[in-house]
Formats: sequence, structure tokens, C-alpha cells
Amino acid sequence: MSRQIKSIRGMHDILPEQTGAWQWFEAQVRETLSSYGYQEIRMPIVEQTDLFARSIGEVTDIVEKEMYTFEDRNGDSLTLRPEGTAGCVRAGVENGLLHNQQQRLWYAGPMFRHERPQKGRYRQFHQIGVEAFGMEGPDIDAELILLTARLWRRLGLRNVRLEINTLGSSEARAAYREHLVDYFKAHAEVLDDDARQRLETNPLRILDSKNPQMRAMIQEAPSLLDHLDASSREHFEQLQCLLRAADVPFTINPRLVRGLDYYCRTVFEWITDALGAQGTVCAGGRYDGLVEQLGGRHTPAAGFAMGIERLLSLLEADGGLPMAPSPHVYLMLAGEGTGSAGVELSEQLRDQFPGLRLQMNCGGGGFKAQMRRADRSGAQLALILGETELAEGRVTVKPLREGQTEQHTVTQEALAHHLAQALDLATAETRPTEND
RNA sequence: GUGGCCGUAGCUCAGAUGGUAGAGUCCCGGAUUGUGAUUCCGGUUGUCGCGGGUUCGAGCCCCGUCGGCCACCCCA
Repeated sequence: MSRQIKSIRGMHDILPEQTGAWQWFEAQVRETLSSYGYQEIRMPIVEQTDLFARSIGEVTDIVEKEMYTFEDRNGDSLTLRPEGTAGCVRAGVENGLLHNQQQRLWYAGPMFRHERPQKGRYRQFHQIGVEAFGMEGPDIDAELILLTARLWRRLGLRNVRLEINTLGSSEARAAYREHLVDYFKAHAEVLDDDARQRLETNPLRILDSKNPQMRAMIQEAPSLLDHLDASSREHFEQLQCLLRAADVPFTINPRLVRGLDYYCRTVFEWITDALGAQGTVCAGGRYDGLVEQLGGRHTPAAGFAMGIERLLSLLEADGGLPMAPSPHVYLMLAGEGTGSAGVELSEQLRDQFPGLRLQMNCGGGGFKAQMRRADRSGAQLALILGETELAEGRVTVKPLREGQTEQHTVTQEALAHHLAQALDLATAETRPTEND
């Protein structure tokens, strides 16, 4: 064995023992979103670098130092998407989905950021993004939040709390930003290196500093709430009413500032304390200016993204994750001629019961070994097809789990009844056609 | 990008002060020539992350590097 090739740092395989939980999770999300009328959209994983630079913001950490950017063979600068909103807006504009229309969209898939990996933070990670276009009132903000709250309930997720804030209109936010920069510059002697840096990049972030030396100065800083425009203020108040009416508890965190430039007005985060430093499990907000900024006509919009790895590890910490389903039956083959007879029987049973999970022994092995495989497979029943059974046209059904009846040998015709009864299987499977 | 801890069998881990690698589990076979998870017996599994240095001798000490974890930063 020469030098082992290993996966790229921060990019991990999702193994069979975990994929059951992923599929279950994704199914809950899909059904919840569908119940609110959201439709899936699938975008490419690679986009022109410019798309992200123009939407996320030139001076954000993501664009400055975290993107996987490379040159295509024809010299174009391409980037592995670090988030989904920009691509979703691009796709919507490009395909005319946003032209004077309302759209409720969602997508799922990998995102890429070149950061130092740690728990809950990976270089390839997976998000589910939800975006709503063409609705400017707080009702859609509330819908997005209620949708997530419902999803948490459905997942059995505890341990998350909601924080909301408003950034005001883009104009109000820009004006406030100037105020703030002026204020900080007047207190430059108190600023630490980090803050000096952020003065240029994201001054609002300074408000969130953990440095105790700066606490007093920050307390005295002008507040965003005092610089809100009237309509943003009202928007925010209505959102709070809607959340209260729906019984979704929240706290207002005036220092909650999302890192991406395109946010305005409503921002929110679902946070947990159970995951260490990576406590944000779902976050989003309104981005009324982005569509226009990317070449569409002015379209109000709001959305959020949730991190699948973080949510799954939170669920795991809070009671465990579901596993992939085991086979219903394991078919053992013992003796001359049972190989081909077994294939025939398996296929016939799968025809009869489309939902049946039947694992047939392959690769030989002694009786004992097959018995052990049947047990390890997690199957409820072992079907034994040996020479004696074959000669009589019968099959032995051996229950493998506690609380089941004795084993017995039945004719192959009677087998279907036994399986249907023991496993509660449906015999028909319909293909969804109409709205059913 | 910065700092701290850690890398030994597929997995979980043991290997005082340097003396040429071990357990459990898993897998395979047998005890029980057609009855699993228990028991007993036997067997396979390693460039001790990688590269260099010190030493008669390095899993152990030193340097570098890669990777993991944790925190900072940032974010999902």
C-alpha cells in the first residue's frame, strides 16, 4: 500500500450509518416546505466568481478569503458556491421566475468555504435554503419563521431559541453605518486591532465584540434602533405581532447583524447552546435589494438557510438519530440448485410486494455464516431455501426477533400470505400522477 | 489566518524512565456435517499519519509536514 489518498481537509464522506438520518431529515424538510407551497429549484454548484463578489459583498470574509475560486480552461473565473441565495436569485432572474411574480423556492446541497474546520464547520457542508420573492410585507417574514418552528417541532428538536432584529432599509442602514464609523473613529484609541480592521469591512460587527476593554465605548455607540426609518420600524413591529399571535417565542437582539451585505430589515437566527462555538443552526433575513443588484427588476425577497450537519448533530445530542431501515427478510440458500431458485423466488416476491426489503444471500457461505448474516442484517425474518424445501416447493420462515412465533415451513404459494401478515406489506404501489 | 490538545489493527484503545507492538471488537473456521445475538477453541489483520534528525537502538525524544478535535475569527 503506497501513500493513501485521503479526502480533502474539511470535506467528509457521509457513511451508510448516517445516510438513513440524512434521508429522514430531508424528507421531513421536503414535506414541511411542500405544506407551505414551496417548490424545489436546483442550481449548479459552480458559478461565475462575480456573482458572489457582487451579492455577498467584496469585503466580507467569505469573498475575501474563503471562496474556492479557480480558472476555467477558457480563462473565466469560477467559484464553488459558498452559499445558495446568490445562485438562486441568478437562476430566478435568468429564467424569468421573478418577473412580476411571487415565488416560494427551496434548494438543498453542498456549499464550500475555505475555513479552518472544526465541529459544525466544514469546508464542504450542506444547507437547505428557502427563498421567497415578490412579497414585501412582514407576513412572509413571519411565514418563513413559522415554517422553521414547525419543522423543529416535527423533528422533535428542542434546545433552539429564536433571535430577531431589524437592520432597517438599505438606505437607513447605510446612513447608520456612516454614523457608526464616525463614532468609532472618534474613539479610535479604544479600538483593538480586530475592530480597526472591521472599521473598513463590517463596522456593525464591532458592536458584537467580546473584548471587555471596548464594552463601555460600545454601550455608548449610536444604536441602530434610533436610526430606523419609519417603515422598517413598522415592518418589524408587525412581524413581532405575527410571531406573538402564532405563539413563537423570540428575543430581540439589537446586535444581531448578518455577515452578508445584502441583508436589510428583518434578520433572524435560530441558535443553540448545545453545539459549542457553532451555535447558529438556521439563519436568514430580508434582502430587498439583491434581485435588482443582480440585474433583475426590483423584487422584495426574504429567505434563510439551515445547516444540515449542525441540525443533525443537534438532533443526535438530543436523543439520537433514526437509522436506515433494515431489510424485512433475509433469504438463505443452502444446497444444490438453490442458487437459481433463490433468485427466482426473490424476484417474484419483489414483484408481489414492491415495498418489500428482501436481502438475498450472495457469495456463498456455510449455513451458520448465512444465519449470522441474516441476524446482522437486522431482518425480521429469515427465509430458508434448502435442498429439502426446494424438493417440496416450500420455504422455511424463521422469525429472528423477540416475541415472534415459532419457525415453520410453508409452500411457496402460502408464503405470500405469511409475509403480508407478518410484515404488514402493501401489495400495490401507485405512481403519483394527478394531484392526490 | 492565529493558538492549545491529539494521530498505534477496519473500529475503540493499552503500550512507566527509549530495547524491535498488544487487548477488546469485527471478520473467518470449528465445538453443533441445516439454525443467529450468549459460551468455548483456533486463525487473519499494522511501513505505530508522513518525512527528516538524535541514538548502538525511536511507537516513545527533537524538527518539519499532513490530518483530527477545541477555541479565536467568521459563519450554516
